[in-house]
Amino acid sequence: MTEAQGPRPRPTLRDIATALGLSVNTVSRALGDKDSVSASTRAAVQAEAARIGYVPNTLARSLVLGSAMTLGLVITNPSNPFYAQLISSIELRVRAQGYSLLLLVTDESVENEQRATEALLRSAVDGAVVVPVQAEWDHWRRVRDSGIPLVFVNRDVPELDCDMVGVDYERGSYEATSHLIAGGARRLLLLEEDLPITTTADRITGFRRAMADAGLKVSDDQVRAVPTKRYDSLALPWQPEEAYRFAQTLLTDGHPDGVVTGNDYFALGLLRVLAERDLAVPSDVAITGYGDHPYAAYLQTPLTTVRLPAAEVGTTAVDLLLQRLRSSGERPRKTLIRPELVIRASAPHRQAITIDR
Amino acid sequence: MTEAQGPRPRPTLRDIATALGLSVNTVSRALGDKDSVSASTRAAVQAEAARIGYVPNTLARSLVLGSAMTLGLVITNPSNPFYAQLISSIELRVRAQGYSLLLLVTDESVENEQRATEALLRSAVDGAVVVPVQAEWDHWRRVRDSGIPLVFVNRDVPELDCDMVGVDYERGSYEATSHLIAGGARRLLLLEEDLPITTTADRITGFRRAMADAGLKVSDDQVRAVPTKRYDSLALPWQPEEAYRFAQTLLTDGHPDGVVTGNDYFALGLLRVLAERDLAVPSDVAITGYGDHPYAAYLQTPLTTVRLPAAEVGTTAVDLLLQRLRSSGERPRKTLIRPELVIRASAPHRQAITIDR
DNA sequence: GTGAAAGCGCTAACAG
DNA sequence: CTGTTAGCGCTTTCAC
Repeated sequence: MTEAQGPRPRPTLRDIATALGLSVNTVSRALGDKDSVSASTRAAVQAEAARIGYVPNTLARSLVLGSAMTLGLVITNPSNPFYAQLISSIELRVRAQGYSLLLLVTDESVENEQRATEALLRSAVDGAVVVPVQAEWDHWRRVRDSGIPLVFVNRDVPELDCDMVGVDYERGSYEATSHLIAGGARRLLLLEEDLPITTTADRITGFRRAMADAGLKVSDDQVRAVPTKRYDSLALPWQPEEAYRFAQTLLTDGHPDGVVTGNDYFALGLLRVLAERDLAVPSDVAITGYGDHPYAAYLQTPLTTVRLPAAEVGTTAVDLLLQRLRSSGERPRKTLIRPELVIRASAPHRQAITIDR
Repeated sequence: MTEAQGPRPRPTLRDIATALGLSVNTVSRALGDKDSVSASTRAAVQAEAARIGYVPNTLARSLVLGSAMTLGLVITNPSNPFYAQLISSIELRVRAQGYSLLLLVTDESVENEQRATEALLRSAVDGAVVVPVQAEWDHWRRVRDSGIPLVFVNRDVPELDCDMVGVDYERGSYEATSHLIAGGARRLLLLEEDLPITTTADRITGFRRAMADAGLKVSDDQVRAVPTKRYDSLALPWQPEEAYRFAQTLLTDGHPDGVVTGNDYFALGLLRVLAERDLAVPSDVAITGYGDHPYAAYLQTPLTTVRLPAAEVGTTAVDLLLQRLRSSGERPRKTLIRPELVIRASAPHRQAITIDR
């Protein structure tokens, strides 16, 4: 019979040291691949470490080193597919660089975000990647001022001049709009989220610019804000429902011949209303989505939409953060990554439309 | 002019102590709401702490307390909407209980999972919620044996008898199948993922059991495994494509009158093939999905599907884990939460079908 | 009620 | 090359 099982306390450097008749610190150096250790000692130490299953205690290590080798990720809603991909790419990159990742979900709530900053401070993360709620930012200032570098992702907080990496939403919206116009649409509509965030604002700007460049005027009622709950990550994001209800009220008198939507869910709700009204897509109304969700290509009418470079955004954000950790001096960098218009049947190429005529 | 800005070192207990002429440990107790401190001292300490923006150092605290107040979440793929919701619910619950959450993404790779266990051990998490890859589990044994309680989620590793909480996939599949049969389908097909995981196996069992209970025989070619890549969380999960290709080869001779699919993406791919073949849903072929993704209700033919209780699974998992942290003695508990069949047009109620006849 | 001392596990100085 | 000393920031004895 050996010892009883029971989770015995985890081995420490001292266990190895006493077992081998060495000092704790020699063991530390042997394991740390420092040079000032004889080959034989190192071998013995490593053997013993392996034998007893020694795992370094990151807590103690971090305390003395002054770095937890941990980064924070503060995100609003993992159920948004774009953010889900962002999480994956960020986690991958962070881990590849030897850091751990602390996850905080804010659910678009400022209070949650404030608590998240507390957690970041307490945990003494080395830095954080943040999708800000964008309603207040004093708590972020506090984090930054206490020496924790921040990279804002997808949405910026210009007041704090931190690094930022996002998507060129304006451009994506510009291209989608221009594409509809090139396809022959003239009476356009923009269906946007009713949220006070820059992504929405940028898409509106892109829409307006594309219209202006085509010599089309934009009246106020061509830009519609769909009543949008700041949606709950615990429930499924029922945005199609909101767009569906809204679109029902939208098409009472006449109809647009092109609709740019701010996300694929809106397009989904809109498509249903159009089907109910016997309006054909794209011949009566051409539609673009935003996001290129996995289902977009497989709808009855495959959706023309703007594909977001999620992985690239995430990777870039982590890289920026790690650079910043090495040299804090440089000026903040703002990076916008260009999304890609994916053209499918809901708003096909000009030729395809022409054939229909 | 005050001091230059620059991220000065974060305040410690000693800063408060010296400022107030107290000892470090009096300050500690004052902040920790211990009783053995005079009211006036406590007030002074708290005031000073607030003034200089003191934030306790979790690292140091954890080191002496022997608990990092951190739980790990090891998950395969955040881009799977079910897991995305799981992440949200788990994070919420974990944070509500005063713990932090360390996130590890494995992308269905055993190697990543093994590295994840190393990270868990180094970080000295108090416990972990794990969606296991289910190919090997020696590394999990090691974690458990070093005293870190594990709760497996969605998939079990029975060899380790840890706590487990999942979805009753078999039942969901049974209900979906029975529903199709009740609607009049007789020539049924099951389209499943080709992955060696228990969730898939359970759904197959449920299908077979429902068929048997209805007195229907199941030949081997009625259970089809769609070639499924262990899909990449960095790319979008292109499972519709796989199901689409597969379904094209499926309907060459005759067609089933009911198809149970193992996930909503398969249903999407299948729907397209059916449309291409001019087979009507549900009158020619009734279909059920699995997962109730946000788009399911908004397809041209709204999808009857099995809704997964993601939030409940996540919350339960965390609660189990925290209980286990308090009393490690009890026997492992396995909990299956029942999913809900959501009936829509792709496989309507019996009456609706009857009317069509 | 408060302070002094010790230690969590580890690493960075410095001796030898 | 190796050991000793010191200390990261905090909490828990135990005196006073």
